[in-house]
Amino acid sequence: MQPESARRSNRERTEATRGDLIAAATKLFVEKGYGETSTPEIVASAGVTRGALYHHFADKRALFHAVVEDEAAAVADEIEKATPDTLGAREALLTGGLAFFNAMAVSGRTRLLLLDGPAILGRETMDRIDSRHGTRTLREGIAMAMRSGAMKKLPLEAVTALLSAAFDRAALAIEAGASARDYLKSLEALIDGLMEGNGAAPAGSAPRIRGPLD
Amino acid sequence: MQPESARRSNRERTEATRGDLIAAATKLFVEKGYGETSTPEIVASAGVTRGALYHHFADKRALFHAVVEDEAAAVADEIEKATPDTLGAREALLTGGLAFFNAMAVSGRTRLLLLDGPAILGRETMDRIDSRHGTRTLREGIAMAMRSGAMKKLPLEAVTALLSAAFDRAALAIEAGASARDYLKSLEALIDGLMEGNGAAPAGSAPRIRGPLD
DNA sequence: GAACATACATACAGTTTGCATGTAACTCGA
DNA sequence: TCGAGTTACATGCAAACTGTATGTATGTTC
Repeated sequence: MQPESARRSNRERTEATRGDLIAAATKLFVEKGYGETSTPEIVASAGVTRGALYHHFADKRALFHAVVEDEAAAVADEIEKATPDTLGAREALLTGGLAFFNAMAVSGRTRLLLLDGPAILGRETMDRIDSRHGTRTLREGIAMAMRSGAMKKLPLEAVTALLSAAFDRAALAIEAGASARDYLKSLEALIDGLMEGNGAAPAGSAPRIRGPLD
Repeated sequence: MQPESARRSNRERTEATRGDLIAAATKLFVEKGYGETSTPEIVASAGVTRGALYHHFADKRALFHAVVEDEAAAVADEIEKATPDTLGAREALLTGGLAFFNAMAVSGRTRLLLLDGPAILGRETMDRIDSRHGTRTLREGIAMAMRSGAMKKLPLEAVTALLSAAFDRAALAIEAGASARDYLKSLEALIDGLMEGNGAAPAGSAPRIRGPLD
């Protein structure tokens, strides 16, 4: 009989090591932030050496990039799972927003994705990552709403970015202790304002979205 | 006769050194970002030694904090100067927004105030800084609009934060090369949507704001 | 003008990053 | 199946950086 660790194909080794590295890095980046996390710490937590890290990733930033990519995908997944296709544009936006808050409530994710991410990787890189994941659904929803005439016709990229930014800031504020209800209500108003023919709808007249925050 | 450099009161020395340090740091932080700027570089550019830096500031972050504070104040000043008191709420918001974009167009300011700032100092600290400067005017404008009945009544802090975030993201996008007109138009729509009784106003019916972007 | 505080400069210790070098394990064609 | 070549690491090293401790000159105060 051979020890478990021996006799592994290169593919398996790479996959396992990369996975360990990313998992350890994710935990530490989320807990302490990018700047306060050192590569010796990461590799110690992953049970490998810095040689392995620099073999698989060009530098610390590349590892961070991989972590952000994964977390962004995870958040997008959670949102998609929580947002049934049967909803109208407005409801999809709000339900998705709530799912976004829940996904971001995993402690430290806001720091990773909304603070360190843009600072370390740059806004453009973050936009590219987001547009493959989280923002994609958002943009599609907005596009659909505009085509169907439910929403005012505006520059798609700009509106998507602006709403995305608003949701991001809300997530940050909520984690910092602000009233989730206040932010939800304001986001609702922001979105309603973009809807065609919303007139002066009384604040309470819009169908409420039910969620864990109620 | 004595050389210019001698015979200076402590107050003068401190003021001069702190000023040189902040000026040099501002230039470098704006050009290369916080992480890529080293303290040896800063002090070399300021013509002092690291001893002076660590005498006046607790650490690199404290210096960064001072720089951010100053730049935020400068931006707020430019906005205030460009926004006459005679404007109505909606126009004040849009004119101020345009002034904000112009102030942020100073290359690298977006990085300093919108990327590195939140990452290094945290959102809460940035919020405190902003609320003393840039956001203050914004919040007051919104509050006035709400009180006068021009704008829907919503949680003030939340709406302020959300709109502020939207403006921030727009500044970032514009610097990255996006169409300023698209973002302006979308922001206009976002704001109009918050106004009471805006109904289904045709896209072009709102008074245009004239600015350097036209 | 002596005691004290302030404003620095210099020296040092501990970390951290990225790379270069060494070695064991895997892959693959003959 | 076996050796050449590649991949996956571990280890060692050099440079840079941060923060602090220590030393010194210059103002300040009584």
